[in-house]
This record gives sequence, structure tokens and C-alpha cells, in this order.
Amino acid sequence: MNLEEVAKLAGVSRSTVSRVVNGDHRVSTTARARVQAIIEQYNYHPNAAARSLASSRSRIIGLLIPHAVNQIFRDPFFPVMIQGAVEACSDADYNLTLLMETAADARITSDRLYQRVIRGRHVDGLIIASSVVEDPIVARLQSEKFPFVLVGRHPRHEVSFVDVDNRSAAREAVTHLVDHGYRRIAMISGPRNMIASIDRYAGYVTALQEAGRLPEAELTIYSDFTRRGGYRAMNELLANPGGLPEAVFVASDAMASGALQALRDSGVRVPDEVAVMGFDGLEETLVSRSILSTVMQPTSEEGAEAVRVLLQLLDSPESAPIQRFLPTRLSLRRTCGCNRDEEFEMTAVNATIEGELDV
Amino acid sequence: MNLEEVAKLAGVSRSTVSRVVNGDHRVSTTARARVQAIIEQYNYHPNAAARSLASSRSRIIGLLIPHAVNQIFRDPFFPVMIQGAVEACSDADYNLTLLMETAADARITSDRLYQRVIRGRHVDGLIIASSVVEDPIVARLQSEKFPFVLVGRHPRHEVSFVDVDNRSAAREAVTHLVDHGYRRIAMISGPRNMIASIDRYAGYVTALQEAGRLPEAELTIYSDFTRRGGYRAMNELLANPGGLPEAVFVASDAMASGALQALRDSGVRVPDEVAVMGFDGLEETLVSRSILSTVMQPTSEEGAEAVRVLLQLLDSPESAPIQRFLPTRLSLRRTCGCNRDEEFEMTAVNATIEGELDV
DNA sequence: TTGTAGGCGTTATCAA
DNA sequence: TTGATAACGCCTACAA
Repeated sequence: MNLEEVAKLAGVSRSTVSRVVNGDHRVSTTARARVQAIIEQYNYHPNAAARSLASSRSRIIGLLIPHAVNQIFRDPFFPVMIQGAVEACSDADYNLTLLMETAADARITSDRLYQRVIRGRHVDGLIIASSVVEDPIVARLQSEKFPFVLVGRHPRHEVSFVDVDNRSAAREAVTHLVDHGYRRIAMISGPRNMIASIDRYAGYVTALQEAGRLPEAELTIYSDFTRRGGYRAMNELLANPGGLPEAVFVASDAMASGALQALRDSGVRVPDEVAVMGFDGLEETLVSRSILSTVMQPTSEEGAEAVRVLLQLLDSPESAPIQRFLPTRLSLRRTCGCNRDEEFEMTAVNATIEGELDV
Repeated sequence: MNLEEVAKLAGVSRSTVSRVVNGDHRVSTTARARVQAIIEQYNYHPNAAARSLASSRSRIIGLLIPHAVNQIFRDPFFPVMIQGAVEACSDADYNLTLLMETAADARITSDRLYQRVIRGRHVDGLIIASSVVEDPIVARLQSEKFPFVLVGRHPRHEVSFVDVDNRSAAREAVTHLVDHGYRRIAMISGPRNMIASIDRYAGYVTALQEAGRLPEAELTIYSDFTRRGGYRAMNELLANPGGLPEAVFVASDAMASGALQALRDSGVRVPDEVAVMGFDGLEETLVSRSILSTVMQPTSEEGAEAVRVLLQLLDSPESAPIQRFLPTRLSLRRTCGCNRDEEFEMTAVNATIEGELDV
């Protein structure tokens, strides 16, 4: 069943059927009705390839997971972000294909991917998940004027992106710790080459400076955004001969979860001996009622918004880069030192909930 | 740059260029060389849409995440499985598009998806992640003879799938617990409508029966495969007036992790008071050296194998359903009661590692 | 508002 | 081994 046959059955031309299918308004009511009846009767659906070929748009968006990010693909951030992206695509009748630079040989596979997918016009545009600073693909796409949107800003290129203001958010979070009165504030950071890490660290430094302090080198531990990495990083801090910090700002909830575990294993009370602040707002997916104070970011919305921005770009290819910052929100629960009373209340009311709270 | 232009520049016909591009051997060495030189010089890549239209194959595979599974998309099983699928696709020069039945209105969105993607011939075949028993899509695809492969078997339909033998694996795991001498063995199961849950439960029951016992109703808790669900389920078991079970078989590592947390929060010693056995082999992604005894399944390989099976199906559409079981392996670490000595050793050697071991 | 007709860039079938 | 040529199914001026 194709346009031609529908046209014949409805007693109109292919063009008219095409117009009906594409919602063109220049069709008489009667013609439209006849066509639609046939379409439904025969359950006609236009052929995607033919459409792509004729319109030179595939209605497919590629979501690229750079190799550097591959390893932390298990981080709940990605599934949630992808979910948002898929849904936004679906809403616009687009499809999303997953492109991952495989570990085997990043250089070769990514080039092969690039050629096949970009040059073959397989996708109309690209969304790049959490790029790393030195990733060459950004410059390449830009110079070829291929439409793309980063999830996470890029420091060196004027490109479209969707991000949260990591720096401000981190600054706010650390300032909150300062306001609690903590003086020695450590940070467990993400990888040095990821832009989100850099920005969150910058916010940490800014907040300290505004409080009239300087960051101490041994109070910053670089880790990898994983729970396991957070566990290790916190143990490093615990082993610091300079003594315990009063608070720790951790650049992801997964790491914060590991850090809390390390503290518990060492018998260090939170927040009494060490306060903890996370970043992500995803920990609630792991425990039902987290006690972790954290920076909430709209993860799924970041994926969805990236898609919307890309669609806009596809509509007007000559437009200037579109850059959007989505809002974050400080979620003050218990590990930062807030809500101590509430803790008691809940413990008294229901031991189970109290237990769950404890990460 | 297209076939035509390449042909002109190489002084051959379009057909010859097409043959070169597609690796057809019926081309003279000289012609091939000339064509390849031009292709490389001009960086020509065939247009995907035109290819699809002419060959009526899109070289795209759809990966469907059913709505029921959506909620547990955060489970590390899915990212890892998907990663395997994407890589296998990439190896075969296929692309993978992600199809998710969105929460909004599962019935409507999934139908819309179905029409657009299946009828529009957008994808050549489908991989369905962890189907639920009552999912109608299986019957539908089958009756329309659309190629698809399930990740996880289906009890009521003769269809192609890739799975592990959940029942045997669970039986083996529980038998191991029996062999340790534990008598009251509980189970924390997944959702009742997921086939993997059902099979793992069946294996549990079989193992008990073989040990001359019957499962007790209050010793089976149905949960949802999440860490949080496992936490709650374990607390239910702890509240059981019949007293603590001696061992618990947990149907996923995520739930097992939550269960261990619950035990720790209640001050119950593992494995001395309660032994624990998990299922997945993914917990190692969350902690560096898990102490969790578990059933390891080749998660990434399940995704990859599903793709390979699907490609085979595409090659010979009339072939009978292909059903593959991938091997599992019992990983005996500490929570089942094995390796008590090793525990001591590691503790003595390195407190950090010992700490990490503790979930 | 409708229809005609050319073209999108391949693959595939023949005949040479 | 090569080359014409006809699909593939749709979109899109352009003309009516």
C-alpha cells in the first residue's frame, strides 16, 4: 500500500494524498475525508525511506555517547537523560538513534561512525552527551555546519547547548555549607577533563573565596562520578593527616552515596562530624527517601530540552547558537546539617523510614 | 557527491560504483581501483535514505523498552545490555534506535509508535527488552511476521529470544544455600508479571523441593528489582513474626544491595545470622569489590547476541524461531557463607578494601 | 483546490 | 565484467 494506491482508491492524485498525510491545509474537506477514509481502511503509513529521500530529512536524531563517557554510562544520569530525549523525539515524530564510540579503538570506530552517520545523512542532527574538553568532534561538526547540541556547555566553542549553571549551583551549595559554619570544606570532584566537573569545582572555589578562604590542595580529591570512586575519595580524605574536614561537597550523588558509605564504615557521624552535600538529585532513585542534601538538576528535562533546541536548529539552520540553562534547586535534607529535628521525629514515628533515610 | 558523480569522475557507470561500494566481487581490479580512488578523494559516502528505498532495508534495528520496564530503566541491567546491543549493531553497520513506550498513555503512544515505526518500515526488526507476560505486542508482531527477538524468553509464544536459564541458575544458587545448611530460605522476588521473575522464583521452588521442603508463603516477598524495593522487602522479612530466615535469595543485585543495607541498619550480621545470594553480577559496577555472592549473567552479551540473532532472522525470514540461552556462573563471595577466611585476610591487609567489601 | 511530472540517490534486473 | 534502465515511494514546484 502506497501513496499511489491510496490516490487511486480515493479517486484523487498522489499530491492530494501527500497533502493530507502531511497536514497541508490546501485540501478540500471532501477530498480530505475521502482520503482519510481510505488511509484508515487500508491502514496506510508512509514509507520512511521514501520520505527521507524526497525531503532530504530523515527525522532521525543521533545521540552520541562519547567514549570518555562510556565507562560511566551506568551512572543513572544517562538513562534518565536519554529517557527525556527519547520522549521529546517521540512527541515530534522523530526517532532517536544511539551512537556510542566503542572502547575497541575510539579513534577508528568514531571516525567510521562519523562517516556513516553524518556523511550518509543518516541523522538530521546530533545530541552529544556530556562532552569532554578535548573532544575533537565539536570542532569538526562546527566546521562542517552540521546541526548539533551539547548536553553540557563547551568552554571553547560558540555552540548550542543545554546545561545547568553548574558553577552557580555549586557555589550556592558550598555557600550553604559555609553558612552552616563549617570552615574546612573539602570537595570530591569528577574527572578533570569533564566540563561539568570543572564548573562545579569553580563554583566551589568561588564560594570559598567569597567566604574569605582559599581551597587547600589536599582537600580536593579527583574521582570519576561513580559510587565506588566516591567511596575511595572519602577514604582518602579520612586518611588525610591534616584531620577531618568539617564538610564535603561531592560533585555527584553517586559519589556522595559512596562517600556516606565510607563515613559510616569508619564510624564517622553525619552531619555531626562531617557534613555532606551532593549534586544531581538522582539519589532518590536508589533509596526511597534519601537524607542526602544535594543540588537537584532536571536531568530528564535536559535531554528533552536538548532535543527541542536541536529541532529548532533544524528549522532555521542559519540561526545563531542556542544556549539554555535549566534551573537547579538546592534540596536541603539532612546531611548538610539542616533538619536535625525532623530526623528525630521520623525516627520516633517509624523506624523503617528512619532506616531508609540512612542512605 | 553521489554515485552518479563518482561514476563520471571514475569513467565508469553508476552500477560499477555501486558494486564497488557494496563489495561486489564482479568488478575488475582496475575499475575498482579507479573508483576507490575517487571515493576517497571526494570522501563519498552513500546516502542512507536512497539505499533504504532502493533496497527496502533500512539497516536500522529498533530496541523497544516496554512501558512496564520503563520505571526500572535505571537498573544497571538496561544500560549495560543496550551497550552490548549498540556495539553489535555497529559492528554490522547497523544502527540502533531507542523506542520507549512513554508513561503518558501507554496504549496510545505504543500504538502510534508501532504504526510509525513498524508499518513505516523505519526499522528492519525489533529487539524487545525484558517483556512482561501479558504484553500484547509479541502476539501482534508474530502474526504480522515482523522480525523480532526478545531479551528474555516468552512463556506462551514460540518466538526468538536470547536469555539465560533463569530457572536453572536460580535453582543452582538456592541449592548452594541449601548445601550451606540453611533451612529457612526466603526469597525477594521481582514483579510477578515479568518472566525473569517467574523463572527465578520457579528455580527457587524447585531447589527447595529437591531439598525436601516447601516454600512458605510469608517467606516470599514480591518487589520491583530496585535497591529501594530490596530494602523494603528485607524489612518486611525482618518484621516477620516467624523469625529471621537463615538465608535470602534475592532476584537482583540492586535489590540485594538494598537488602544488605536493611540488614546492616538492623544490626543483623551477614552471613552469620542471615546469608544473602543475589542475581545479576552487576553489583560490581556499584562497589569496587562486592562481597555479594550472586549469579553472574553476561548482560552486555545478551544485548549483543540478541542483535546477532535478529540479523540472522533478517537474512532468512522464513527460518524457525531462534532461541539461545547464554551461560550463567555462580559467583561465590562472602554473603552466602563462603570465604569467611578470606574476609579476615583482606581485613587484616587493608582496611579500605575491607570497608569497600561491606557493600 | 487539484493534478502533472520531475527528481531524490540508490539497488536490481537485464542485456551486452 | 560492464552499462542501460527501470523501479523504490514520496515530495514539491509548477501549471491548471
